[in-house]
Amino acid sequence: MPAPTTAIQPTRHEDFPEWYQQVIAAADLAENSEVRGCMVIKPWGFGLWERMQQTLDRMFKQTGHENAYFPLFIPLSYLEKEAAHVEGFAKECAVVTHHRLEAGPDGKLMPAGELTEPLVVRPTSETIIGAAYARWVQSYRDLPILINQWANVVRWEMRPRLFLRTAEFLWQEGHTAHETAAEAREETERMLAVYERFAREFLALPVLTGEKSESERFPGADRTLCIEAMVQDRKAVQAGTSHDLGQNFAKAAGIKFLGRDNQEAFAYTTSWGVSTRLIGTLVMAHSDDDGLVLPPRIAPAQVVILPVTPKEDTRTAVLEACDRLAAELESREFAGERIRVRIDKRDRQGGAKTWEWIKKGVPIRVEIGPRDLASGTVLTARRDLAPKEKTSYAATEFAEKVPSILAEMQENLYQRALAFREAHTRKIDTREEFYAFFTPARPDKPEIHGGFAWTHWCGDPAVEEQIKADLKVTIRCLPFEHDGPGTCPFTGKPSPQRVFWAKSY
RNA sequence: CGGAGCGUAGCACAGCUUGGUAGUGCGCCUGGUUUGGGACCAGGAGGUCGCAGGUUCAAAUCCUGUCGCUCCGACCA
Repeated sequence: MPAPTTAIQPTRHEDFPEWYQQVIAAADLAENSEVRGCMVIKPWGFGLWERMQQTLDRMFKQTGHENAYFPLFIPLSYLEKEAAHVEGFAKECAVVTHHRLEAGPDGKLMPAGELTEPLVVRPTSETIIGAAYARWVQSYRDLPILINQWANVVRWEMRPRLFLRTAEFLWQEGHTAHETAAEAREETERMLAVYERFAREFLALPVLTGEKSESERFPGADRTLCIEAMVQDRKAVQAGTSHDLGQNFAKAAGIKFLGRDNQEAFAYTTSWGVSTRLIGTLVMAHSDDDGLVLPPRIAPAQVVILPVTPKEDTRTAVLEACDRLAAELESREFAGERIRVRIDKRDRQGGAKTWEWIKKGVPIRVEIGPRDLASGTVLTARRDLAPKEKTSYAATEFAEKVPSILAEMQENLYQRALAFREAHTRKIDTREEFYAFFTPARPDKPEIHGGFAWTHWCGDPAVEEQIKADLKVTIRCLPFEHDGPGTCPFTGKPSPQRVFWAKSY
């Protein structure tokens, strides 16, 4: 079989959705399971999630939050308490109705022992956490409550996609309760800023920050803030959300307290979350036609050392040199953390191992063989350069340089993603240009097209609805930063600000 | 829930039109030769052809039903 020109086929340009799935398979991140919509997250994929968890968890603690854990099952009646919330989630709930299995007449197991009240597998935990907070809060002195939980949730999605939309997914959900509306608002904005910083500094992802329009708002929220990323097919991914729930859930759950004025009042609550969808976003944003590309700060391993052991008599010496280099690197820091190193000692063909690590997206590869032992050098390669492009360093010099190489790669990835987004973001002021921007040249097999349109909008939901029906384009957010009022090109009415429109996942 | 396609070895697929011993490539195992640009040679293991019924001397192949998956829609903080 002739060696393919790229490790991943098809390429991004040939078939983006298929490329995405191939990258996940080639990088060994995850696979579909026997249960539709559910995925098995493999060690390399889970390693990414662990890195995200560790980092975000630290940031949550720094902003005053603690972790706790609430039940997987929610009494059906809880979900009914908030009207908009039911409507938003009712169509995608897994429901538990029985608690036992019995052998039927044909010997097959049948559900038995019907529950008096069906239980919903949490699609999100506002209601059950709200019920707990209602028990915990009596006085303004009990506030604020600042809690986060790391959990799995289930939403029975019609069309799942690995990481981006799965029936079960892992996430964190922060739930806070406050004395005043202003505090809740501040909390919502503070956590969105945490997400923005995490995306930028760790995932090398530039994200838009802003507010959702009413039609895209979280069911039951007064205000939904979001970060939105652009990925390489120019679509938008909602990468994180932060909701100001006002008093809606407090009233539904009965979170009330006696205030400083000796009056009973309802608390103001917020919720905010990011999920394993971030992994899908990361893949779609940075990877190339040779597989995954990982920003160093989130990579489970930042350097992989590949021993080259062609001859038995030098094998031990080579492996020892690899151990020494690993120890040397691990004693150094990049971005405030010890450098993460792996040595791949598996009994496999060298070229095959190299390509495996390219596909897994490890930032730096190092080969050490007998020739290096003789000359005191190492042969290195970077994931952001061509696979064959290799640089030889003196071993000691290399170890010193690794932190700056990683820093440079991290920055390059961010700048590349930012340049990509800017190249595909357009200020549009006419309906014609807007429609042309989002219409592919080949409707039968649409090429990668469009991007973010920065366009005025009068605020009428009917306009959103029409555009969604015509083009499958929605408002991604009303950005915090904008250039002031103007005219809506769809209605001719005044518009308070430009908003971002895009096709989305 | 509608439209299209697909279910054959761990993976990717051929074989089906015209019924007749279950195939190919990759991967896996063993031995040898190799190894800094995805190795090569030889031998080997691995299958209730999604499931159920029907036609037939004989079904992966034809017929009926059924289940599942993928893609496109509908749906989706």
